[in-house]
Amino acid sequence: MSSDPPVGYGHRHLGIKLRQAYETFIGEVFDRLAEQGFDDMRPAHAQVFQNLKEEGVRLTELARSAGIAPQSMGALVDDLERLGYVERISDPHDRRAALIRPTDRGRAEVRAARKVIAAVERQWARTVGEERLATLMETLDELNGDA
Amino acid sequence: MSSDPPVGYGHRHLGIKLRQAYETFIGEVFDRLAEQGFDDMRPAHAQVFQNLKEEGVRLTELARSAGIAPQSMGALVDDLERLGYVERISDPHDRRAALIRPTDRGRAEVRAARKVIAAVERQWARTVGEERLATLMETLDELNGDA
DNA sequence: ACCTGATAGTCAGGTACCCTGAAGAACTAT
DNA sequence: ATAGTTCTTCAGGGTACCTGACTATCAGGT
Repeated sequence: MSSDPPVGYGHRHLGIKLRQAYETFIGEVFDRLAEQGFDDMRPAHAQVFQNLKEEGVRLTELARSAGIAPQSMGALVDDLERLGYVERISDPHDRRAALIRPTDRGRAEVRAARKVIAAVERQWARTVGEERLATLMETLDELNGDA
Repeated sequence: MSSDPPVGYGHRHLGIKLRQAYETFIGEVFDRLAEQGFDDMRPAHAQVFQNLKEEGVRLTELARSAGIAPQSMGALVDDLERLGYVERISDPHDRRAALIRPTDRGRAEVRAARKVIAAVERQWARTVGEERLATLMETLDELNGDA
């Protein structure tokens, strides 16, 4: 009377495990940031801050660093500018270009995000052990070619 | 003369590492499947097969298993039906419901996918060592609460 | 038999996050 | 000057999800 076995791929493979862990991590980070008042940023916006510099960075440079099209980065910067996290100033050396710079609020978000990320990493270290988490990150670096 | 440091989050955190590894894995799997003639399926469609059974499964049940809305699962099944991977038969016990079943092509895709996933996992095991990959998967299970 | 409430699935519309193509303006090199 | 390249934006498209509203059917109680 047992039903047929799943036709499916059977076991939960590495891809699924990686994706689930990623979504849990990001979810936790953005939940905590939202609690601290940064509830208007979405994960994609983090890509803007990832390579932002105090002195200002061009849109095309941000796009190249993040590995997305300049048009996509432009939309993210539009959002963050509207939300008051970054500002555009025109590049004095190139009138085609604008430099993207963080505002005070942007700098505050980055400080908060750094703390939150570190806190979630510490929480995970408590869950699986500090050594295992370190090994996890090293292994991922190797697989990602960032060794 | 050094430029200002990045305002950004600084180091590449665990979330980024997990996402990169996930995308590399899925990319590799779907590249190989495409080489074997399964070039018309996208990653999202795999969610349909994940919990499919030979005897047929209801749309709502597939959606619940995959953790997505029934409407979203419906669209994925529409695609796979049009592409000849699954068929809908009406449930003899409930005229509201249809049962989703794999076709021969669907079963062939699942067999191919299982082999491809195993092959990519073996390739990654060679890269970082069998033990480290096993540890990686165990650690991810623990973090995901699948321990 | 009737009504009520729950369930299965679909239709319509919307959001997030990416893409390509095309175009205007400004820079660079000949 | 002209030609080619670069910076950015506009317009449009695709994937992968969502919620709300609707129809048809089922299951239970009166």
